[in-house]
Amino acid sequence: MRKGEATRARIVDEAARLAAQRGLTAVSLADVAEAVGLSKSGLFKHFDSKEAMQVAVVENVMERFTAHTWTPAADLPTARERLEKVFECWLDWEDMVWSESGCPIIAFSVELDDQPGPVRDLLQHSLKRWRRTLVNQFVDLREPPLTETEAQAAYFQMKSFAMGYMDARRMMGDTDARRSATSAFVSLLERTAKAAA
Amino acid sequence: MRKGEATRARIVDEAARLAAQRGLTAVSLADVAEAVGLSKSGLFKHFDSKEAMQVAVVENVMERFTAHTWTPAADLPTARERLEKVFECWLDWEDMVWSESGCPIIAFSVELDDQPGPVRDLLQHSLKRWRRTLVNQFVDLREPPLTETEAQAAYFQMKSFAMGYMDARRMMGDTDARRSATSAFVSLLERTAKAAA
DNA sequence: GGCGTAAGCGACCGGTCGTGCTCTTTTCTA
DNA sequence: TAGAAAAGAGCACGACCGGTCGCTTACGCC
Repeated sequence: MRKGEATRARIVDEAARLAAQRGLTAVSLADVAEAVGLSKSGLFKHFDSKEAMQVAVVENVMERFTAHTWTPAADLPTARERLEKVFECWLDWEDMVWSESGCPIIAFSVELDDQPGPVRDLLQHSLKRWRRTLVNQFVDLREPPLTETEAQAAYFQMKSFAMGYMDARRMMGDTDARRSATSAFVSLLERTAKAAA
Repeated sequence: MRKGEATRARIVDEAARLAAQRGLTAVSLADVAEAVGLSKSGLFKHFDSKEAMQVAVVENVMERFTAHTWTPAADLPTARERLEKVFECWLDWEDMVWSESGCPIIAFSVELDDQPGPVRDLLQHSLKRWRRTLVNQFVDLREPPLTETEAQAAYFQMKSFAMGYMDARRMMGDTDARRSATSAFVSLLERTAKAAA
C-alpha cells in the first residue's frame, strides 16, 4: 500500500503544477497522466473522478501554502514580526515556488468564485481559516487590541497587496512590484500599529 | 453589411458574458452560438477562429471598462476628484456590471498571464495604457508633483484594492468589502497627497 | 514463498471540441 | 428590381474529453 501512496502524491503534485498554469478544469486527465508517466486509466485507481483529483489538488496546495508562509512565522515573538514574516514568505511563495505559473490559490479563486461545488467549498473553507489566523495576528498587533472590523480591514489590504503583487509582476512586467508591495505592507503595519483606539 | 455588424456585436457581447463566467478558453463556440441564437458554423462568418473571437472580446471588455470608469471622471476639475470617481466606478464595474460573473479583466489577466499569444498581448497592451492614464493622475495629485516611482507605487495599491475587493466579495463573502476597499483607497489618497516631496 | 490484492495498462465508449465544406437564404446595392 | 455579396444552416471531420471494463503485473503480508 506504500507504493500507491507515493504515486498518488506524485499525481497530485503534477496536477497542481499543471492546474496552476492552465486552470483546474482546463488540465485534462491525459495531461496529468503523461506528466506523471502513467496511463489515463491508471489515474482512476487513485481518484474516482476528475473532481476528486481537483479536491486533492486544492488540499495539497493549501497545505503547502500554510506550511510555507505560517510555519516559519508562527514562533516569532511579536505579532508584528509574525505578520512581516508571513507577508515576506507570501511573496516568495508567489514568485519562487510558483515562478512559472503564478500562484495557484489566486488562480483557483478567480476560476471557482462562481462555480459552486465541493472544490469551491473546500477552497473557500481553507481560505476562511487562513483569514481567521491572519486577522487574529492583526488584532494582537496593538495594545489595546484592534477591533475585529479594524483587523479585517487590515487583512483586506494585506491580501490585496499579495494579489496585486502577482498581477504587477506577471501581467504587467513591473520590476518594481516587490518594492511596491513590501513598502505598502510595511506602511500598513506602521499605521495600524500606531493608530489610536 | 449593417446586419452583420449588429450580429457581430451580439456575438462579442454574449461571448464576453460567458467568458467572464467560465474563462476565455473554457467557453465553447457551441455555447456562444446557442446564447446568440446562431449555428456554430454561422459564427465563422464573423470570426476566422476562436482566437480571433477572443481578441474581439478583450477589445470589447477593455473599451467598456474605460468608458465605464474613465469617461465619467475625465472632466472633473482636480486629480483627486478624478481618482476618487474612477475608483468608485471601478468597484461598481466589478459588482454591478459583472455581478454574476466577476470582473472579466481580472479573470482574463489570471488566465492569460502565462499563456503567450495575441490575446495576452492585446490585454497587456490595454492594461498598460490604463496604468499610464492612472499613474498620470497620481502624478498630478500633489504640488510638487509625485515622482514616476511614487505614482506607480500608488497605482499599485489602487489596483490591489480593486482586485482585493472582488476576491473579498465573491470568494470570501465579505459583506464589508466595499467599506474596506473604499476606506483603504481614501486613506491612500490622503497619505499620498499629504506626503512631503 | 505462495497468494490475495493493489497497481497499472490498453481498448473502447458516447460525447464535445474547433474548424472546414457545401448549399440556401437574406440583405444591400447598382 | 436583378444580381452580387453577405449571412447563416447543415453536415462531417479528426482530435480529444472524462470515464468504464477486463486483463496482466507486481507488490506486501502471512
